[in-house]
Amino acid sequence: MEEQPSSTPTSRPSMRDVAAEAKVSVMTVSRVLHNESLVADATRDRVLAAVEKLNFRRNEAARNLRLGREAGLIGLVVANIANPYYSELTLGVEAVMSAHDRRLIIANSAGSVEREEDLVSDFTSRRVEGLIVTPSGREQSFLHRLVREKLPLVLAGSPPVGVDADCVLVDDFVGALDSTRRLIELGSRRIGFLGNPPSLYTDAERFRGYSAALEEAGFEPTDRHVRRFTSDVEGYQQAAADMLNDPQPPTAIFAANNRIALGVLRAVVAKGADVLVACFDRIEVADLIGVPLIMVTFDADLLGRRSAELLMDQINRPDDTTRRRLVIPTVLSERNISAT
Amino acid sequence: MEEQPSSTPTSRPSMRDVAAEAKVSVMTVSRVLHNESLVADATRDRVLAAVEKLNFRRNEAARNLRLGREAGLIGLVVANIANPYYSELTLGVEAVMSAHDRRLIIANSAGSVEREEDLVSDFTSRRVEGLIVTPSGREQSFLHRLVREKLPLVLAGSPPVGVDADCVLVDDFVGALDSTRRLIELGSRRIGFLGNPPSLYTDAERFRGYSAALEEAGFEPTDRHVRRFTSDVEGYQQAAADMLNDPQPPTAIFAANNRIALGVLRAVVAKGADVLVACFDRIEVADLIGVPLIMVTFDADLLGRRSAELLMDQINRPDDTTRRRLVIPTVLSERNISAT
DNA sequence: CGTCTAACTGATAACGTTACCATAGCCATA
DNA sequence: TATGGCTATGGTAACGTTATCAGTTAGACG
Repeated sequence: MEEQPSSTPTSRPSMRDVAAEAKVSVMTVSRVLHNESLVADATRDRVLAAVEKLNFRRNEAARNLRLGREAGLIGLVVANIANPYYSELTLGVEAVMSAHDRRLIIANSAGSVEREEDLVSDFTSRRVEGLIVTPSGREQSFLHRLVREKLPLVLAGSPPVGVDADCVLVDDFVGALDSTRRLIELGSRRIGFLGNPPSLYTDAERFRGYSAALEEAGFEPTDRHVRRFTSDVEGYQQAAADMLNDPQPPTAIFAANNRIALGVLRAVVAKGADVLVACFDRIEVADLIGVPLIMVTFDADLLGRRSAELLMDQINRPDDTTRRRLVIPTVLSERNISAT
Repeated sequence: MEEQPSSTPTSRPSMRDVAAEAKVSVMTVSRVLHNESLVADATRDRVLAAVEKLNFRRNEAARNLRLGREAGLIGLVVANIANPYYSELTLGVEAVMSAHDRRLIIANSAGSVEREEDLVSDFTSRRVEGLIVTPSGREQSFLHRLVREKLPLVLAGSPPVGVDADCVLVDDFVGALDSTRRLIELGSRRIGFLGNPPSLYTDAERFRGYSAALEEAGFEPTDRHVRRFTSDVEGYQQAAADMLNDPQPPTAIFAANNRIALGVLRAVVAKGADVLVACFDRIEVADLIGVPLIMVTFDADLLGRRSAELLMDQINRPDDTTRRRLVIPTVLSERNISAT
C-alpha cells in the first residue's frame, strides 16, 4: 500500500513533507539537496530516505523565484516545425541550449504574424531567458519593446526590420548568384526564375543574386520567364510547364526553394524537356531523377547553432549592446551534369 | 531618457513597482489585471498607465506557484527532431496543446536511453503537467515512478514495456502485410527484406507483417534475402546491390523505412534492375524516379494529435486509470506501376 | 443625525524554496 | 574554568503573486 503525502493527496510533496518525514527542518533538507557538507551523515541518510520514500522532486519554479533568476527556458518561435528547414534549425538550437543546460519552449506561428506576436507575449510572461524567432512578416517592430527591456533576442533567417536585434542569415544572394553563374557557364542563355513574392527577404535576395548573374553576363533583363507568386507544388508545376511551352522556352530554370523545384522537376520530366534546373534547398533523391540539377544548400542545423550561440552570448554579456549579424554560407552541388 | 524601475535595474518590474508607480496597493494592481469590477475607473486607469509605462508583465511562475497549479507546460521528448517523422509528430502535438493553451518544452534524446531518462527527470522538476515520449529503448521501466505519481504520460510510436501507460501506435503490421500482399499480387515470388534489427518494436512488427504475407501465400520462408541491421543509406544500398547480384535475385524488395528505401532505390537504379520496391514512409519525388514503388505511409501529424489528446484526457480526468492504446492506420500508394 | 449597506481599497498570509543569521552543543586551549 | 572556534541545525524573511478578510469611505434611509 502506498502512503499518500501528508498535504494534498494529488499535489506533489514539498520540502516540508520531506522535513516532517525525516524529523528535521526544511533548511536541513535544502542543505542535503545541495550536497552541502555541513550535515551529519545520519541526518543526511534520514533525509535521503524520506526523499526516496515520498518521491520528492524539488520545485524548480519556486527555486528560481526565490533565487531571482530566470527558469532556464529559451523560447523558440518557428513558422512550421514540420518543414525540414525549421526542424533542422530546431535541432541545432536544441543542441547548443542543452549544452548550456537550458530547455526549449517551442511554438508554431504557422506563418501568421499575429500569432507570432501572441506567442512572443506568452513567452515573455513565462520569463524566458531569451528568444529566437524565425520571422514570418516583413517587419518586426512588435519586438522592439523586448529589446528595450533588454530581453536577449535573435532573429534566424531574416534580418531585423523595425527592431535592433542580432540575426543569423543564409547567404541567399551569393547562393543564387553562384548557381546562376554556373547555369550560364554551362551554356544557358535564357534562364527562367520561379519564386515567391519579393516581399519576403529571402526570396528578394535570391532574385537579386539571379539578376546580378544575368547582368554581369551582359544578358538583357527579361521578365518573360520570371514568375514570382505564392502557390503550391501543382501551381509551380503549371507555371514551369507554361514556360516550357513558350515559343522561346528557357534552357534553364532557377527554382527559389525545394517546393518550387519539385514543381519544376515534375514539369520537366513530364515534357521530357532538355532543361537545366537550379534550386535552393536539398532534393533528397536528386541523383535518381534524370534531370541535370544544381542545388544550393546550406546547413540549417548550423544556422540554429549560431543563433543559439549568439543568444547565449547576449545572456552572458547583458551590457554589450553591439549588434551582430552572421551569415551562413551556401554550398553548390551538381547532379546528372556531364563534366565540362 | 528611459526611467529604470525602482528595484534592480536588470530585472523586470513586479507588481510592487506598478503599485508604487500608481500609488495603490499590489492587491489593486492584481484586481485590475484580473478585470475585476470592484475597482474605481480612475484607479484602474492609473494602474493601467503604470503597467504600460513600466512595461509590466505578470510573472506566470509566481502566479502558478501561488495558485498551486502547474505551469501549463507539456514535456515532449523525441529521438531526433530533424527527422520528418518526429517533426510532423511535434507539429500535431503543438497544435492540440496550443488549442488547450499549453506550451511545449521539447528536447532531443538523440536515441540515447540514458539521455531520455535525464530529460524526463528534468521535465519532472520543472513540473510539467504531462509528458509525451517517443521511446528509444526496448523498455521504459524508468517511467514507472512517474506513472505511480500519477503524472500523465503517453508513449508515441512504441507500446509501453515495463510501464503501464497510454500509447499511440502506427499499424506497422498491417502496413507491411498489405504492401507485401500487393507485391505478391503483382507477381513477385522472391521478395527481399531490408530492415533494422528486430529489437525495435516498429521493425519487428514490419517484419512480422512481411512474413505473414509470405506465409499466407504459401511461400517457403527463406532467409536468403532478408537482412536486418543498423546502417546508413550507403550500407543499405550495398546490401540491396548484393541481393540484386545474387544468382537468384529477388523480384521485389521490401524496405522497412525511407532511409533504407533510398539505398534500395539507388541500387536498383544503378543496376537498372527490373525490381518492384515497397517501403515504409513517404518518398517525396517517388513519381520522378522510374522505379515501380509501393509506399506505406501514415499521418505522423495525426499520431501527434492523438497522443496530445490522450494526454489532455488524462490531465482532465486524473482519476480514470483505464489505459488506452490507439492505432493510426497506414495508407498504401503506388507509383510507376502499370494498371493491373 | 445616526446607522446601515455598498463600493472600494488595503493588510496579511501563503505557495516552495533558499540566503542569512542565530544558537546549541562540543572540544581544545590558555 | 572561562574563552574561542568549530560543527550541526533551526528560525526568519523574501522572491511575485493571489485568496481572504478587514477596514474606510460615501451615500441612503429611517
